[in-house]
Amino acid sequence: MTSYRADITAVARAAGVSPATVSRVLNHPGLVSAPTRNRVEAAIRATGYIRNRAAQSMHGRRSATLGLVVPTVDYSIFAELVQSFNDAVAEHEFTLLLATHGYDLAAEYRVLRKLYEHRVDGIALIGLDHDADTFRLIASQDVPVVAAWAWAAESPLPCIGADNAEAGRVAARHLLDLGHRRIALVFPPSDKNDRARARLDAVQAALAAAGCAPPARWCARAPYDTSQAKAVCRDLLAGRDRPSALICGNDVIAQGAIAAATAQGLAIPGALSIMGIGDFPGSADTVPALSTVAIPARRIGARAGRHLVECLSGGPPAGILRERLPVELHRRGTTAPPGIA
Amino acid sequence: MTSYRADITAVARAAGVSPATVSRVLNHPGLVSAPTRNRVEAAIRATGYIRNRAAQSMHGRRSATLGLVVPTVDYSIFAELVQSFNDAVAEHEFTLLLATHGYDLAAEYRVLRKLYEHRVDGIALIGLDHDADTFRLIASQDVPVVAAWAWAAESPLPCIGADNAEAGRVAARHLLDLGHRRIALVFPPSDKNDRARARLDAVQAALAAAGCAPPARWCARAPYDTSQAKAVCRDLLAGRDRPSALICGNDVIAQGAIAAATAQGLAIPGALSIMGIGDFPGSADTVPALSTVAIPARRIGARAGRHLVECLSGGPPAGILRERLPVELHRRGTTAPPGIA
DNA sequence: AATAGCGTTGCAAATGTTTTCATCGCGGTT
DNA sequence: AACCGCGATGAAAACATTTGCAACGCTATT
Repeated sequence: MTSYRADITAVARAAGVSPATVSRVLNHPGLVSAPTRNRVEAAIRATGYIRNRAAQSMHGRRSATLGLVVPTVDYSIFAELVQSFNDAVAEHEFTLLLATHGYDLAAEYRVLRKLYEHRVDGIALIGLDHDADTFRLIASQDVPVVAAWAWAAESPLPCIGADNAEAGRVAARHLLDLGHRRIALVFPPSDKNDRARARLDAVQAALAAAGCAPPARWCARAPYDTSQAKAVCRDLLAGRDRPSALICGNDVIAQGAIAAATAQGLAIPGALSIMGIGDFPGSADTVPALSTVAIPARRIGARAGRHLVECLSGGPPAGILRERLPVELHRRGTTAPPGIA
Repeated sequence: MTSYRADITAVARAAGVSPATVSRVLNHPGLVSAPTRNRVEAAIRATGYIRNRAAQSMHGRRSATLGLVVPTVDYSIFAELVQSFNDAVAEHEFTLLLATHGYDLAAEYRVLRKLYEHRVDGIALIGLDHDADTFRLIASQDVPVVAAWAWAAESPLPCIGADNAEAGRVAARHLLDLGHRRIALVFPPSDKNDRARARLDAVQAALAAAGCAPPARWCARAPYDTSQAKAVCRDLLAGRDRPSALICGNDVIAQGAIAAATAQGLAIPGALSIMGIGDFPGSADTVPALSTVAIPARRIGARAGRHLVECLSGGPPAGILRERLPVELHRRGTTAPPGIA
């Protein structure tokens, strides 16, 4: 009842044993006889003892935390990944140390340092673009790390994710196959976002190969924010020289595009086809349902979590892991052949 | 370059000072003279030293972590709260220890214990319903805590949030004011979710007071999942005896309702009005835009973070804080007077 | 000239736990 | 009867850091 916080020696005193025995009950219960174990467990309950992971981790023991660094948890972009990563590692008694950097790679370095200060046992971060400082820090630390979300054949870090270039190609191909030639692009600033850059480059390459590279005025920039994307798309769709289809950097932008088109009285997909990338939760169930290229966020998160857990249980990090999870085209209600309005 | 991890004594050796001085440079730079400070800082960089928060926190010093316990980070329900909470505390050098329990209050107790094992400096959790064990644990720990999201006049824990009953009343009132009398409800199971329960009870009370308590077949249960909600709503709207309006437990369910109604060819809001609660990101920009009662998630998260930070800087916890943030009706495109189809 | 006071630094104790090593008692072997 | 091995437990060192206390070399005061 007192506000004094019991430590291991208090428990030991209460149970009439040594602190070592209490420690053993907690960590190697097999080493201590049943009667004393019961006595100790009773003492733990009676004193309200809660073990101190900080003191534990001072012995080179695990801190039982894993760091997860994402650009943002806003919107549902990374929500599924965070959740599935968490579920995967929580099973193994790990707790998540979560940090965000808002797409600022210098901030990413700082939060990463903080995670190392807390002696996380492993680290997952998003994507392959990072500061040189960040790479150096990771290399110096000897803590398992995995870059989730994106995949690249020559990634310097172990990576588990989708091939964003392919996602872009699939999106472009879909619209081209439907017969579109007047295709506009709405993507986020991609200088520090390898995922967006890979998608955009691939889309442009595919369109150029098909002989319909979009003019500059059809290459718009919008952040990952539905309302702002809506405003950008309104401008894009305002003129009379209008594209017949839009490829959006992700589903959040695509929702903004749908809103803008509807507000302008453009029928979807009759007068305008819209293509997202990501397949975020809800995208299948909006009206009209969004055509998109699915990035398997849940599988990526779960797989990344599992990978770290494996590394930490002496799993085989033979060579650096690079795992590509497939993207998948979902034809839904926002795409159709052009000009059937 | 070696994989040896420098500790404070290595830095001290490199700088030609004692470990105590290094510690002082890090924690009380004012106490050490400029020349030695520079020498030490150079040594820190040279050795790649990263301080060890675990060892630090053993001295009763802060762990610089705050625990945040949410039901889930899936969907965008709590995403804004997590993000704004994080932003608020990151400014003060705190890192987030995130745990989820999937609306299982026994699991909540377990993750809370884990957070205490890590010696978090403060804890935020969602809502006011918790196991008796959880309340006991919190009371015994002498760590500042705040219940975010929901507000209640007699909350045993400090709370910062919205009055969910009022949110329910506002939603019901809006539809009643529009002239609806045939109103159906789609809510999640509310036995362990005080927010949903408060909303549902208030809605039912308001409808009963207006003489149009919904029959049991119009009180549907759906989890917070658009697809599943869609299925539930399809059944609800299938019969010929159809409500003229729907109140949904939150916006995720409402999106499912919109999808179900559209799939059945019901015009919104002509043939069916739909009301959400929450105002999640994107709700304003779907088509049609969702009428909803906004819960100020960002403000709640930021305020909760700020409150903990204040408690930890000797702020004034004079009496237990109970702060109510206002809900707000957003009339948008999914509600209209009945029967104008 | 002796000393008081001050700023800077080092020493060593303390923090809570794990783990190695040693001890102890006990049943079974030779 | 002496001994060996074994299971269970305790004593103490180790982990990386912080901090109270003491000591040191100065300057300024009496």
